[in-house]
Amino acid sequence: MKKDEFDLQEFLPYLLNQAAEECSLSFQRHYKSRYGMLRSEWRVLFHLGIYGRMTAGEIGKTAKIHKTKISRAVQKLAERRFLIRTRDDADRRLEHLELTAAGRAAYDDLRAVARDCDAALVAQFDPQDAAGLKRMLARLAGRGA
Amino acid sequence: MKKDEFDLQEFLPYLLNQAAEECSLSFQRHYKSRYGMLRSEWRVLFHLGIYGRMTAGEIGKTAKIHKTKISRAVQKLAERRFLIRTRDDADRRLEHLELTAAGRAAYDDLRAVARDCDAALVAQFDPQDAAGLKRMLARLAGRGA
DNA sequence: GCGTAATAGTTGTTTTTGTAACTAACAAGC
DNA sequence: GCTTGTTAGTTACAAAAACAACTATTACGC
Repeated sequence: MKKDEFDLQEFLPYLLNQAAEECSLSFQRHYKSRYGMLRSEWRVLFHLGIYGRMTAGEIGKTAKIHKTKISRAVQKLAERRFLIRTRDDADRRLEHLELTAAGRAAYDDLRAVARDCDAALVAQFDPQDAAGLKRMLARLAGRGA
Repeated sequence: MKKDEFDLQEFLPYLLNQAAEECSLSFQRHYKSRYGMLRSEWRVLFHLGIYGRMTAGEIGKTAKIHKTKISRAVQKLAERRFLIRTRDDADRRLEHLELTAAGRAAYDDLRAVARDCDAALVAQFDPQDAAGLKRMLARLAGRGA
């Protein structure tokens, strides 16, 4: 295998994908095995856990998840009684979503796992480097300068 | 929207995914619109372009792509006459893959695009920071210390 | 008010992916 | 050489994602 011309390992989109995939694994194992959740499901759960009552649209905009994914994630979470949906009286198109006690328990549980995963990943670097990494990633993700 | 308890924006797997998705877009537009390719397809193309003759297994191991994805990517690339497959005489399970002239032309084209995309992304940071970012990503991806 | 456009969310259909089972070829033990 | 195990790659089926079309409701122009 000769090596030539272009270094894939230096191509940022590729690097990001490889790193993202690898780093997702540890957390994925937990939300998958404990709750049978999908990525979009834990994300919705976390948004409601963190921000409280939100509509599907708000979650979609914040998390950049497509509305069909949200719709199906909400459906599943509602079936499992992790959240309740209530129509807005003023604008009856809107549906407010809120975690139930069971939903909050799942969130609390997974939040702790997420903290551990993050800590384990970050521990590979100097605190300063890790902070820089996150800052740069946030910027690449399109948030903040 | 109150903010509380856990900062999703600081959760590395989440950040990585958001950044990866965002950064993939610019390149994706090109390989999708010009060649109708999928992610696994351009990756196989690039591996053959960079390393020359390889087997499906070698590509899979290097790029961490599952063998079924590779199998399908190779099939599509072969249909479009971007690569040719030849059986190994010594071990007839193995199939050597190699780009055709058309395949190399596509690779050359996309390689230039990739360079531009990478340059545009990297330009947001100090060269030193960018180098540090790539080093850390490579490590998170599981390559190198 | 009425017709048109926009928004929130859902549903249906098609692609793409993931998992597991499969074929074919080689390798090793005996 | 014949079973058993392993490896390369494909195929079949199930799960998930992407995309487009849809319903219901609100907003706007006039």
